[in-house]
Amino acid sequence: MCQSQDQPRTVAEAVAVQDRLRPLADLVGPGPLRPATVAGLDVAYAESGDLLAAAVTVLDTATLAVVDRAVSVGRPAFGYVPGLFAFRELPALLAALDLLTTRPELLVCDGHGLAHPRRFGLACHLGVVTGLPAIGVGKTPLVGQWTEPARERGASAPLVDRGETVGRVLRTRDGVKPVFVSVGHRMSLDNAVEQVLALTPRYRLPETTRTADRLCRDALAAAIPAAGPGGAGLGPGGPG
DNA sequence: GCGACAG
DNA sequence: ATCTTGTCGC
Repeated sequence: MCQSQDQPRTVAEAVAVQDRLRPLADLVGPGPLRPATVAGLDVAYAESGDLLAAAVTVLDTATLAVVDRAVSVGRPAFGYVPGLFAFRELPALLAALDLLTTRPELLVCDGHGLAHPRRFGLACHLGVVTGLPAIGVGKTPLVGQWTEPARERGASAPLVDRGETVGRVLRTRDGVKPVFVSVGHRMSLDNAVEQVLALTPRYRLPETTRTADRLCRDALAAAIPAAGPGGAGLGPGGPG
């Protein structure tokens, strides 16, 4: 109910929020965490750009089966500005998290955590706001330099930005483009990498991200008034 | 000053 | 993010 307090309307306000929350992020955690359940979060956008669907899926880490899920449809809460990405998706993601009937032990975010220009990416933000351990898994870099990891799954290289190690470039599949793992909240980088490998037994991206991606895409399609070729989009029993 | 820039 | 044809591989 007080979350609007942290929903800035300008770039300057957004940066101020990040500067205020950044000290609250725990970039180490108490020790190795082996979560029983892990949540994946993702958002899909309508091409019109004024509608989005956020999804959260909770997986059992032992079986990778989905044990809980929730979606929230809404509008982007902020323009797309690299570095301020969280303000765009956070409200919808938090709304979806509130709809879960279980409490996941770790959040796996589609984007970066520490590997951010001000060291406070989406994963840090979500972690601090929810109080849950969180990590970021990005498909492309936002900041930093690295050397190409070996070809084999499990190979990695430090992601370094302005002299600081802010994440790890991790190969999750043999010979496939690596992902960018960074700490969000209450978990170490080594622990985060370990979790990502446990979530990628078959594909490049974590199963959490994949299931959440499918869910938000489906939710978005269901939320858009159908207007496809061959029909007026009124569904069964339409104009007839 | 110029380019780069998570989703 | 979203829009896209074809192509390679299991």
